[in-house]
Amino acid sequence: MMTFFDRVYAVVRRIPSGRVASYGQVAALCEHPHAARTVGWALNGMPHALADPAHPDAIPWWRVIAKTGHISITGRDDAAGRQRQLMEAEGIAFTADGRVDLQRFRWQPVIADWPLPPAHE
DNA sequence: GCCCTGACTGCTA
DNA sequence: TTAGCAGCCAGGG
Repeated sequence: MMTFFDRVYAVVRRIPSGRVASYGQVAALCEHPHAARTVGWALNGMPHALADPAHPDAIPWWRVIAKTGHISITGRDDAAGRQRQLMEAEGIAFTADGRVDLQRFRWQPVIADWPLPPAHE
């Protein structure tokens, strides 16, 4: 059964390095435009191993930010700081007020070759 | 099966 | 322009 979470992970995995997507964008690609919060929750609950950038099948959760361009992690430790580091390492620049310029770095998926699995199953 | 939570959004004041 | 607030959806208790 392909759960909503699985779909979220599938979408996030397609975000290329050096690009970012908003929670709402990911939700929309999962065919649930209003489930942005659920996307955040899905990322929060993903398998620990897949959250590690060093993992071969890691889910690039750090490429997902709020629509306004700011990092909205509320997790314990300095998750937000790590997210910023990971993004900067990929060449994503931050503005003076600590936000990402979505005009420049927003991921624009090519729907034509969108291999997202079907909604049901 | 109901109620609560959450890494969001868009609208209103 | 900034701050609040209600709506949104899926999973866990």
